[in-house]
Amino acid sequence: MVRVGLTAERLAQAGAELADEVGFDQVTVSALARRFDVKVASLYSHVKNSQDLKTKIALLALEELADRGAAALAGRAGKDALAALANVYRDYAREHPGRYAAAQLRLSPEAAAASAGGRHAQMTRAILRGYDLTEPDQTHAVRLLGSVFHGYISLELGGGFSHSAPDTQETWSRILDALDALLRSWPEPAPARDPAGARIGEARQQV
Amino acid sequence: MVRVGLTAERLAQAGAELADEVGFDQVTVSALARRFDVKVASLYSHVKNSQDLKTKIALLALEELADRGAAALAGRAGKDALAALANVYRDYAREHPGRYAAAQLRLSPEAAAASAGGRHAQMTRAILRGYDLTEPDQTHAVRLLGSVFHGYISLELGGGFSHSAPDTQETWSRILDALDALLRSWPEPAPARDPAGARIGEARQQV
DNA sequence: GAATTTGCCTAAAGGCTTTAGGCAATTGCA
DNA sequence: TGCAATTGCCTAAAGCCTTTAGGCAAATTC
Repeated sequence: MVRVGLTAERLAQAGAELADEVGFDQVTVSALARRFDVKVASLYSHVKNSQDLKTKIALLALEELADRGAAALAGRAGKDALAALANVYRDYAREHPGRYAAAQLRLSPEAAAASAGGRHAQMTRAILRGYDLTEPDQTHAVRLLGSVFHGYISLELGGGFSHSAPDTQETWSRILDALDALLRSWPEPAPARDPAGARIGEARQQV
Repeated sequence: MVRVGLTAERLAQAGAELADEVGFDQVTVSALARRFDVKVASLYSHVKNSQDLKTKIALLALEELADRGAAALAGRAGKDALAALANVYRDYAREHPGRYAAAQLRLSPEAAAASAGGRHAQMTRAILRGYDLTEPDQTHAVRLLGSVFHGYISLELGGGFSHSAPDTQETWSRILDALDALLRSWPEPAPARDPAGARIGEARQQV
């Protein structure tokens, strides 16, 4: 009986590769066992269960992404920094769609705390140092950037933009221009309006 | 043997309810059969397979969402329209998280063509009539709005914003303010810069 | 009321997950 | 170097999900 030398790390790594090849939600303990040419039960000495395996892959992806982000951000500020980080996310998603999907996995609070999630938030905040925002507005801006990056990338990757005319690269750089412009002149809160401002009240009811 | 009266529509409807209760990816042919107190195999006369069931739920959700959007948009323009549509998406996601997740399902080209996807695109374009954008910029803006709505909602729903201070309702309305301001003064494309503009070249290589 | 269609059922095979218990390879230590 | 303890991968088995095939009974049609 030859030992293959399985470890949790090798499983996570191989799981990440598998995810890129067949999609994150096709990653299965069975498929991974086949890839190592080993019986399924053998993996259960290294991962608790399927969820645990997926979590390990997610943590790996978040870590890789944070490393790339940090490298890209070094020595840049303002719009350069903004574009650099944004491109890190987008490029990573294109090179490693499975890993990128893994990075979106909803983590348990404990896993989240141990993840590179905090580094990601820090990097976005670092970008905002190049713009002149008050503290609460900074948080709003962090959330906006996260939303745009994540939303755009997942729509683009999912083929949501495929059909129409201007290519997505063009849209992407125009969106970065737009975000830069927006952050340079971040608007005041709009005054509540009456006739149609009812919407605001409606939305609040549901919180 | 009492007949329950299964139809594809009832299955989709019940599947949508199940999705809201247990999460879209916990929706399974077996679970749905249990819910109707019927044997699993019976469902296979009405849906081709598990994927088909999920597609039907997705189509239903897209349809519902489009109906709500159309209703909300009626008689509104400019920022009112923007906020109305945005709130439709967000409110729907909160009321019906499973259906909302279903609506993000990647559809086959045929299913996509038969879906309410087109109506959604039309609604976003309709909003932009209240702003002064050239044709290609309109497409960029449609994509931006889609990205922000989808990205924000999925992050908020996934708990990505939970920890920090300003509540998410506040951020949401500030983001709507920001988008409105941005659309009112949509920026020119930034001129390509040299030293750090290398990014643009790098990104283009990968297309 | 008989014939046809339709709807739900039983049966069965195949796949993934997870646990329990076992033997052999490796490692650690005299 | 040789023995003991540990560790790694295996077999076995149970449970759940998917999907197909074929059958009987209820509903529909004429």
